Amino acid sequence: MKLATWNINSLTVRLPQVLDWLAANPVDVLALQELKLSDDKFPHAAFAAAGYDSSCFGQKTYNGVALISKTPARDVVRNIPGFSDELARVISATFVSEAESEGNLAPGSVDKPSTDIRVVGAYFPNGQEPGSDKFEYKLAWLKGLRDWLRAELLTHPRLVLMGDFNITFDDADVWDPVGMKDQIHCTDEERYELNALIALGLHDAHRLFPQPPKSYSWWDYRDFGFRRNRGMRIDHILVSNALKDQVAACWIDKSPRKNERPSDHAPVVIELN
DNA sequence: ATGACGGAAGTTTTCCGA
Repeated sequence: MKLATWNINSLTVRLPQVLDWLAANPVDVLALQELKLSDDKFPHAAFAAAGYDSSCFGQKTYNGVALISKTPARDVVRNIPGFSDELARVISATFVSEAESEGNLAPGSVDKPSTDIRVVGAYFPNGQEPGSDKFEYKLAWLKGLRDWLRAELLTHPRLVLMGDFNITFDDADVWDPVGMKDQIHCTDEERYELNALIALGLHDAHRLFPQPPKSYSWWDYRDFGFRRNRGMRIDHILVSNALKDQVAACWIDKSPRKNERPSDHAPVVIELN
């Protein structure tokens, strides 16, 4: 089973790239962020034609998230229950393996434990600048996410949290850690919250494996950021304790950057046994 | 200190992202 996350910075602009990528990378679940379109404009038909179910939580102009999947999404939840938010940032659903979905396996039977996976796709707030109102909103949102996920992990022990976190773990995730020190995505407050998520019993899939040095998932459009590999690793896939040993691989796929008008983010992918 | 680039809204200029 493969899962992926990708901030596509406007689905209107990049739907063809997403479909191309899915054709070459037939993942079981793809979480998308920054759709920048409303639900009524979501291209369900295009995904269905490619063989994918799609659940969306759209918003005009900014934000908007979706889950694209081979098997139908079950128990879809939008945003963070218990945290009031005007912005469309989170979509969650449960997915079963294709074999179970086709009725070849009974879900959760005694002979074969359930392979259901709860997926949380999230577009974390940017935060703009430390000390700003948007930064305070980011911290409050992170706390809301953490309080909700703590309970979610009890009811859904097999859980994956993936998306655009807009936070780096440490200097290794930043092309210029000196210049970015205490800047947005790199502050102690943001990293405290990221580590508090980890402390719930989640694991950064990227760091479960040896990775190329200077592995980033986002590059500034300006000043030839990608060409110079001036980027940050801010898109993450976190897996729960129950799934950790099943993660066979995790990689960042820079191939969509070859497109004429690429997103400023690259997809992150994991393979689960 | 600022802008670079890209998308959206919408109308020539601004906001926002990261």
